[in-house]
Amino acid sequence: MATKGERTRQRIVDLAGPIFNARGYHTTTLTDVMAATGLEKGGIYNHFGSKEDLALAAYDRNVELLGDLVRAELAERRNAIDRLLAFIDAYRRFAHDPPFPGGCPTLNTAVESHGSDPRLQERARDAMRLLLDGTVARIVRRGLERGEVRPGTYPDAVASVLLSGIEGALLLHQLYDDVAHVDRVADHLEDYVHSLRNEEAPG
Amino acid sequence: MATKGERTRQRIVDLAGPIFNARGYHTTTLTDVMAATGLEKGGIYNHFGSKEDLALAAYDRNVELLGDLVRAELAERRNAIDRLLAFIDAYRRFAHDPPFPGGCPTLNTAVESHGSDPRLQERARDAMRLLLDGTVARIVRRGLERGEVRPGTYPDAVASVLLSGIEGALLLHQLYDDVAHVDRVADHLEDYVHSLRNEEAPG
Amino acid sequence: MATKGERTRQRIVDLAGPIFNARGYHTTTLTDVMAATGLEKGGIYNHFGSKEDLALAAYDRNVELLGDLVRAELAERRNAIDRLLAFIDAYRRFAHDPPFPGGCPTLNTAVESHGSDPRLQERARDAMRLLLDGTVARIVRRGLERGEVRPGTYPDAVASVLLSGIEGALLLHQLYDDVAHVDRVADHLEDYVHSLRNEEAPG
Amino acid sequence: MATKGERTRQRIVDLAGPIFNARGYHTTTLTDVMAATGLEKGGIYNHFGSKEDLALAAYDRNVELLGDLVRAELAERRNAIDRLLAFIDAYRRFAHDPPFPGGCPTLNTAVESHGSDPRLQERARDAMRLLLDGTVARIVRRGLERGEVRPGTYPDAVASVLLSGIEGALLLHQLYDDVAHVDRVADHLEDYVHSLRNEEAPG
DNA sequence: ACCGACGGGACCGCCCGTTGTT
DNA sequence: AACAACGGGCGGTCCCGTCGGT
Repeated sequence: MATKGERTRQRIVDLAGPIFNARGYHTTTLTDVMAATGLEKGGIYNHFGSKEDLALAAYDRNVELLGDLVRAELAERRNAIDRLLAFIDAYRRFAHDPPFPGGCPTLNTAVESHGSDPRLQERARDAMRLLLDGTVARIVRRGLERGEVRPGTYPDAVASVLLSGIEGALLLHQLYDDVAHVDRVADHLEDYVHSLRNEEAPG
Repeated sequence: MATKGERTRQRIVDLAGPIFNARGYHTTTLTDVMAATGLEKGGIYNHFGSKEDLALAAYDRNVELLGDLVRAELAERRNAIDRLLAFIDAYRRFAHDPPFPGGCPTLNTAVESHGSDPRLQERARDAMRLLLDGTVARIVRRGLERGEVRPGTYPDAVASVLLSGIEGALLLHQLYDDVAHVDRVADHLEDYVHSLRNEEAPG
Repeated sequence: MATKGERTRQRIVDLAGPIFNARGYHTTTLTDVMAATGLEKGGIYNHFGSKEDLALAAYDRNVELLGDLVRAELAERRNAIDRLLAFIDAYRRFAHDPPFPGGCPTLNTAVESHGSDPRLQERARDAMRLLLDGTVARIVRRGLERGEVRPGTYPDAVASVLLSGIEGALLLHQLYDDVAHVDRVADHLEDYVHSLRNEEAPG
Repeated sequence: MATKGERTRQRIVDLAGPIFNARGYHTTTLTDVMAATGLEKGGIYNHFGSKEDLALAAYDRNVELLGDLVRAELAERRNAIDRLLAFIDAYRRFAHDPPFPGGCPTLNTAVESHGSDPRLQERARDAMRLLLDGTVARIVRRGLERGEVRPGTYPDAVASVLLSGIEGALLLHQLYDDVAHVDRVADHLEDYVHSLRNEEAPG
């Protein structure tokens, strides 16, 4: 079982995650985190060496929660096309029933840390790379190998299209507090994914 | 001829615009603007009542510059499909040869001001609304009227799809400093737009 | 006739006087005076070398206006007792129908400039000295000479009592926006002055 | 025993009180308080949320010190006339041997905060009201009930007269650095108070 | 004589981080 | 492990005053 310190650390991360995501790194102050956790500054700095460290942990936690959604949808789908559709659906669900406020943490972190905070920027790059290459392109590649995806399809292109559409839609959702954008884009991307199916697939 | 104050104000905006866009609102300090303009604080505050006012003016200027690109592409294209393709191409060019550093100002402003700066947020909403409804959806609506666009096409859906894809692609471009994402997404969106052409068109 | 510059200067003083008196020296900003006069900073500094100079002129003007009230009351009163009563009545009227807002300028200036602005402090001292010694004590002295005032009366004591009472009453008036304090104190001081009459006076 | 923070806070107040009273609210800067206390800004803002909060605490402390003088004089005097004389004497002593420099804090605060700082103004009103109504008028009222004070005496009038005289005298004392004004006015007010004695008093 | 623009400085407020203490 | 107190610095704002132009 986790020691008391580890549990406290986890509690801080869980409470700080939504705050950082909703208000942004610069806008969020340690006082906010102190108020949310009920801890004093010393109690927080006992677990994190700096505000940035805390923000990194909070970001990681948010990415993990979002990843849980994706993994849950992908589970038990074996066909590449089905997995891509499930991927899209995961974000549709994320928009409709978000596990934390503030929209997509990677979108937020990528934009706000751009040109000012290398470590957060790197974290956002890693998370996005996992989705682009480690998830979508990987699914397409395996789909090509298995003949589920139409030959000639470019895995990287599919990844760029899906994630650009999704992130852009989440931006509009965040900007207007209107899920319609996400639904329209998800519909479109589903059509796009259907068009990737290999019709010559073996029985 | 413009008065000296107006020229100075314009110079401040021109110099502050790239800074705010590249480093973000919170990260950018008045000292940065002072260094870039060579003015003292008093000289800047003579033209802007607050840092926020300056940021608003800088954002507006950036949006105007980006809008110039779009308008230049749209000019003299009358057919709806052509206009939508030109719209996409404007952003492709924006990514390849940006008039200022830091990526899409509306993306940046929308994200960073979210939940912290209502006025900047509103500006971003307005700018995006102009693109969504005032540009893309409007083109589609007129294309439907003229029979250039396939009946049954939803103007708002096209707007959501195009702008989500574009903004998402600009995000990836910004995150990895790799234009490939923009090109792939632009290619995809062009296919999508082609698919909207009314094949039953007269003549 | 006064030159244009002199008229402008007078206009500035007339408009600045009430502002300085009502809001205080430190609280009043040149921007306030600019707004009230419609002039720009250059137009003001053309007539005054500094904010302090302007405040001095404004204070002098206010003192002059208050002095007009006193002189008007004293005029044509020859008997010392009558003149002292008139003096008290002048302040009663000042409280009931003030020529400018903010209460007694000497009270305000004396307090606010204490320990921070020697020139304003000196001006307040001069103005008060004129009232103490140049007016009240002087009246008493002449009244003693003429046998109108009871022998043994100390002119300086009368001056201290009258002006302390008056200024203190004006303070309470200003603090609670209630003239009752002034009326009560004026009544009391009138009794006091009556008690100074030389009952053994000739014919 | 008081915690360290409370002792530091008290030390700040004790050191800031004389500064604020002697130089005024606007003229006193946090740097002054830093220099006097040896603390950095962070150390001060740990105990006070703003300069105004600190000034309020400092004012309260000064009022308390002055109140101690008054209470010490009033103690063990039961007769109303004696208590009023003691009240006057307290201020005479305050002028001769002030517990802090700068004169009467309520006078200073009332004047300087007038029209610019509502909270300080309110504090001054409260403090003065305690003296007017809670002390002087109250003593008179009880004196009337006990037959110590001449029937027909107006408690509020006595309060206005005493406090106006005292505050006005303190003003002159402050303006000329001359206690004579206070002594003369105190003498006069003592005569006045004596005249309020009920000569028909029983036994 | 007045305007407009700019310099230059100072002040408050805030916020991150550290240290001693319990 | 957590608290409480404090350091130290910076950023935005504001304001007075000057100077060139008109």
